[in-house]
Amino acid sequence: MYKSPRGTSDILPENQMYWRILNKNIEKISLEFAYERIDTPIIEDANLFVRGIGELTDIVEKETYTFKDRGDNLLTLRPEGTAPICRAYLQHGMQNSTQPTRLYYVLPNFRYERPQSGRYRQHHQFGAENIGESDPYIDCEIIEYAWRFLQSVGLSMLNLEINSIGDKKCRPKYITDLKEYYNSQSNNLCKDCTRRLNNNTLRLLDCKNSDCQEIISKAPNNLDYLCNECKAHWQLLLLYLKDIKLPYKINSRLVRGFDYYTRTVFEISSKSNSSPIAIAGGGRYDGLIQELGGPETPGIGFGIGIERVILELKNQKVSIPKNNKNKVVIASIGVESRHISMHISSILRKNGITTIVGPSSKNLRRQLKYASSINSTHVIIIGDEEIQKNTLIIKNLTSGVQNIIPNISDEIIKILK
RNA sequence: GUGAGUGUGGCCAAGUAGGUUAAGGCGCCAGGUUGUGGCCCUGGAGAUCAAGGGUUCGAAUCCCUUCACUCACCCCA
Repeated sequence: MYKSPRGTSDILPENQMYWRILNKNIEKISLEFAYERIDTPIIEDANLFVRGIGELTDIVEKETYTFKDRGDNLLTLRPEGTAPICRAYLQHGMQNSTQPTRLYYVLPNFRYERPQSGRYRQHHQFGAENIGESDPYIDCEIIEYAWRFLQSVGLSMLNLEINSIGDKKCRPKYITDLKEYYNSQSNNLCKDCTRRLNNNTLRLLDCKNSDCQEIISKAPNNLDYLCNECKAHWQLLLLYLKDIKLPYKINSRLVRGFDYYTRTVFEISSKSNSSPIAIAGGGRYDGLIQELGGPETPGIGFGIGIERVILELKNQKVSIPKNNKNKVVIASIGVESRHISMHISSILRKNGITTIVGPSSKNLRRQLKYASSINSTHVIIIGDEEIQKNTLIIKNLTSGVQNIIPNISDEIIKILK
């Protein structure tokens, strides 16, 4: 039997309510923040991600789905949202419209990894990008935007961590010093850190190995290395966050996996014990547009993992409001009544009433059984007696009460609307 | 890529010092007389016990191989 490929899954009807409520709130909050929706293709030129994310990052090195199409073009299934948005920004000359540009998206991403809880080969992200403004009030806005969305769907116990990793002027010096420090500690490092030392130095600070914790605690702090501009940006951001009373935690060890990040980086996770994984992450990328061939342009954005939000909603047992609209089954007895059923069902649906014509193969009892097993609220019964008198029976399955009413559309609609 | 755990009908599962019809529950289908549901009763369909190979008179149960799923690491949403 065929199965969905590893790390992918079907979104079954019983889970669709989560997606519905998320989409609804994405639209609502995005409107409040005045961001406009954009959709980009699932495939992009493979090079976009090599240039954007960084050649030596794990994502590009071993997690992309890359293939040649029949025209020999090297394409990659989108592994993240920011680079494609920046590509679209440049392609459509958005720098020529009023700045900054505010865009949001809800799109699937693909990464070839081993699946586990909250990690899939196909996952969806709600993300937003603000391109063209370097002032930290936008950093604050982007963080608030992500935070507000997570709150709007009903999540609590959220935890915001922020950091500044400097820019291309001040970061290199920090990395050099950090490397130097770690080299002096090289015989006490775990094997992962030994590897990180050369190919992902900033990640050293994120090691969970208990033996490495003391080394980390004594490591140079990147916030001490910020140049004047970066420091001013950072401190102003903190003030803005205070203005809006958004609780944050400074984590000078917070780093991110993409090369394009500069200055502000942040993550939002849940304090609920079971899943410490990040639900949202993002940061500033002041060099990315230029890296992709555009003018020097600042930008900042976030990505929120839809599947992780849903996982956390279930985890926190957030109840999703149910659809409590009426749902009607029309039970017919005999051939002629079926024709009347078809007629009525069509009218009811045109009036916005959820209507199902009961299975004809079943007797009345079975049709009633059927109606209650699919949680319908009402049953309309039409048999010979009703046809003769031009009436029908309408039964409320919740109360069990039934009435005989004339077979007039307006009468039926009045009861069911 | 590395490590650990798990794989019995659509779902949850009993059964493992090998013994021959593989429990049970949910769900599904059908009945419980002629036109009334949710409860109850009865019956039915549905499993080559993840797959392949081996040991044995005999294997869901023992051995080997493969695959899948789950969790964790790396990394990330």
